Amino acid sequence: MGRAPCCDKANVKKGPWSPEEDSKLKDYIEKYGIGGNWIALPHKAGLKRCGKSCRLRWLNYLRPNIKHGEFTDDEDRIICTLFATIGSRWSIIAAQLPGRTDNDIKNYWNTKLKKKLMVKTSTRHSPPFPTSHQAPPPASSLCTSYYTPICTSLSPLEPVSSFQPAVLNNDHTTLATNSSLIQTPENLVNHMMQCYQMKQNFLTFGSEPSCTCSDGREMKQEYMSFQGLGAYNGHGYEDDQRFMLNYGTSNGGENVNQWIEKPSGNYGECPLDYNLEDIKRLISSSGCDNSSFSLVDENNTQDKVMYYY
DNA sequence: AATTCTAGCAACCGCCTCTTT
DNA sequence: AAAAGAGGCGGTTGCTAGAAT
Repeated sequence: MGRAPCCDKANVKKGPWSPEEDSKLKDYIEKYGIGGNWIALPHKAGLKRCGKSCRLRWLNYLRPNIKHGEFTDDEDRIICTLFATIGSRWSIIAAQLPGRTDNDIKNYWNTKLKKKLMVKTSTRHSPPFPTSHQAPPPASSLCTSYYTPICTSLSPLEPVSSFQPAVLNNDHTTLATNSSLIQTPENLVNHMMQCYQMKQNFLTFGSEPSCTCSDGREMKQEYMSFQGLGAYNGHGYEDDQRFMLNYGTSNGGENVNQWIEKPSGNYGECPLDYNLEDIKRLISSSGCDNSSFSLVDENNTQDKVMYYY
């Protein structure tokens, strides 16, 4: 036995929206707001539509600041990176692209971007990058807040700020926010550089000074930053590069500033290229196996994602 | 000019999760 | 604690316009 339908299907109009319906819906919402109930809204607004249909029409088309038209290269990159990281979680991806809707991005991916990338990957030769097998550790299950990125365009050598160590852990357990549990800075840097590229852009979801833990406690934010010494030569970092690791707690706890040697390995080619192989695998494997790529904890206790690109 | 094919996109469907009762 | 209702999401469908034959 299925769930009862959300509306009387027989008396509900389906199909494309007319300009009159659009203006009725828009006028109503601008005047009265959504009112916390989409199901009741169409009746109040004088529309013979399902509440869900109204919601979709508003979110995808009528609401202010919707961006239509061509996607930029930057948007492409963000979509690719996030897709390789979290899979087809379009709403999360859309949250990182102001003005774009999940439906838009989904359509764009399915009709254009996916093909574009497949063409691109088919012309590539032996990528020298770490595969995703080495990559993304699960995110912390501590923070229940969902954050938006605080920065989207750091240069390769800019410090990474507001980094939350809790997302860094590599053994599928939560790295506690007590910095004493970060055993050594070297391990941390090694881990990070094995897991991610130290590259142009670093995005974190986390701009708040604190967040609420799953048990309700407020968690003091720890911070961490890297500063590279040396040059990014367009293909990777110069061999003698070092990084400044700075971490500590924002509430007066331990603070560390230390130069760390760059761990061995080749990191830092074009992030889009880096993800292409992963993306290609994702595309060719019917559907998205988030387990290989996700930074979102499997228990779905939060949607907190961290990524480089 | 007519027909067929294809790409793009808006909208729907059904499932899942969260909230309320 | 359980059930019901509502919102949200991702997958899919179907229509339309333009391109190709």
